[in-house]
Amino acid sequence: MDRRPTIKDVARAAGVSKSTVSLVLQNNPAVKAETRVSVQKAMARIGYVYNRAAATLRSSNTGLIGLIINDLRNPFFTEFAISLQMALSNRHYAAVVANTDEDPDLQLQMVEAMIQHGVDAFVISPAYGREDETFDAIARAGIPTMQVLRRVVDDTGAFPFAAPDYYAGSQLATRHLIDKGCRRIAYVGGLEGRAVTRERMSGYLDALRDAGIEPRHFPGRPSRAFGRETLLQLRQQDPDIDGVLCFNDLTALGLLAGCNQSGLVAGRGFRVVGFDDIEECADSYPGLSTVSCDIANFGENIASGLLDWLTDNKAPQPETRTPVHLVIRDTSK
Amino acid sequence: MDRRPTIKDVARAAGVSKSTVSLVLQNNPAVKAETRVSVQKAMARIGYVYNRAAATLRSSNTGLIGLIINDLRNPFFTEFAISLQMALSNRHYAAVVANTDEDPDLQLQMVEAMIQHGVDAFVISPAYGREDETFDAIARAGIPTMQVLRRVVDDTGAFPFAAPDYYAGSQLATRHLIDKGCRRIAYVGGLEGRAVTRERMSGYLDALRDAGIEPRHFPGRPSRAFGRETLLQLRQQDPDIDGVLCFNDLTALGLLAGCNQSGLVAGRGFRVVGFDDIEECADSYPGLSTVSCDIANFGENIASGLLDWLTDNKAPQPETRTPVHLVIRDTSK
DNA sequence: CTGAAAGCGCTTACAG
DNA sequence: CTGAAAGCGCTTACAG
Repeated sequence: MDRRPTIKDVARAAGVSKSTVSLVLQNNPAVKAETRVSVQKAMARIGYVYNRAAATLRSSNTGLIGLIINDLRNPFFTEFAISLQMALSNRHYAAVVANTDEDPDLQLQMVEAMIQHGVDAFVISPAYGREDETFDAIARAGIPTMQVLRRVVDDTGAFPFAAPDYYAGSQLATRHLIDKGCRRIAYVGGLEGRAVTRERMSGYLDALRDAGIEPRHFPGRPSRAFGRETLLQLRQQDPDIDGVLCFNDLTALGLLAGCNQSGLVAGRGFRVVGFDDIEECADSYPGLSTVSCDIANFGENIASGLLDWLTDNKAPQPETRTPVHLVIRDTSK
Repeated sequence: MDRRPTIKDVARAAGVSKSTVSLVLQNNPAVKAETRVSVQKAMARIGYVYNRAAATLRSSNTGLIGLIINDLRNPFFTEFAISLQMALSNRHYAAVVANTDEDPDLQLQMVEAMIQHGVDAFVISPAYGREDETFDAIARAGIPTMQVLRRVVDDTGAFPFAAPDYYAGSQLATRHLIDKGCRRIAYVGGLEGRAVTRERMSGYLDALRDAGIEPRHFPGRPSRAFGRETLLQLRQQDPDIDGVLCFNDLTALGLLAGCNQSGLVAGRGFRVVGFDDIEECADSYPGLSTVSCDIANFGENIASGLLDWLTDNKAPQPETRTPVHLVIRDTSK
């Protein structure tokens, strides 16, 4: 047999009509149990494989979800993508995944490609830039879409937004540092001018204001390398700093590498708190205190909210903020 | 307009036949330039979006590549998947990605789902278990498939295999440790009984045999946590060990965390070499010596080899071993 | 170089 | 509960 069997072949083998086979495929209760079984046996016997593309054409539902992520190399996003993908797969959806590397041109290109593939929905952690073009293309195609982790378009009615509560997290972490006795607290990381930086900093700024402490920001790329460089620079230029809140864990872990390098043990006179709670925080030495976004759980919730949207046709609320909590480890004991 | 425009609408708008529109879509040179332009203008004007599912039905080519990975949380695999996906996207293919978490049941399920979606090819870094069922299902569907990073089925004629040269890598690293004066060299990590462990160890064993040194294996999960525990245990039970080759970088980085914890600086009396060269090796302190598999490059090569296979119908060679090289950093100076 | 017709493998009313 | 027919939006020979 060179040609893959179709429902027609199944119908012939089972002695029923094509329609009946189709109904069996859809688990339609109208089909008598006995018929169903005999059809299923015929499928197994001749090695039938369901062809979704054909089904799509008639019913327009591909079972494909487009997942577009700005930086998949960051374990925070990786974990989000994986938990989302695995939850989707549990509900019989497949994820078409693309990393945009923060490149808006690439992002637009990938969105357009996925529209052609007929994805049923998008989950997008967007790059900054060409926001309107990207989301207009999606709007024209009429595809349900959630923006997650970053909000880049304001129409959250059309594009519901979900993210961890960055404000609360950074406030919590800053108050914790203050409680521990820190009085010169820096904020390290986050690129200047980006909304996500402002947001992740906002709770820090408020907490410092409440305590009458001057903020100090050392902006930079969300990377280990930047964290490490900054630590060395701080030791030189601002040796009085006794507490640091980082933009994310990658930055904080880089900072810890810098501490190890300069023989400084974070946790006593010098406290460090990260943000995200990626897996490594528990395995580093010293263990990194951080704000947990419960990202695996977040991914699963996005999956189920999205699929409910597709099923019931009721969109998630325009804005969802998920709770965060402080995880205290060695670096801020 | 509630219905999405089809080639029929384009044809009407451009005053040509459906067939001509289809030919324009395929960039068929038979169409006069003038006609082509007018058709393209019509498409833009009415907001036409190509429907791949429909095209698939007739031409059976979805432009979808199934990418199935045993552990996407490990940055080594993440980097592989990302570089592969981005290379595919450059050539107008989209990646359907799934993480199996080393679960053969999940793997089989995801393979079956992707077959239904009509992926044109698979790239699979397989979990161990249910190998025959998995690959038989693929064989029945007649889908070109490469096994990468691990070989789990022997028929590399049907399922070409590609991986970095683990043997050469571990031999290189071990000789390097010996050259540096290490005489009691342990191998840390890798689960017992797995082919990939045997392979990643083989060069170590040979190099030690050549030098007349006894091997010592501390098997365990490829994780930071295991590396860290092992370091602490080594200090207690085998303080004479002066060199360690790790199964992978994650294990080695965990070992370094253990060093930091116990006040040991890797690099002098105690040398450590990892395997994979994930990004973090350059940013850790001390910098981790390791065997680079050039994994981003590897991912791109797999992409191009695979797409050539689809285009020219000539499969890659049954077995490809890509070169590795030693990267010497602080931990084995 | 362009058009009319058939067909890819399903689903969807509709009739019985 | 099951069957015959039409149709989803393309591509593919084929005719001209």
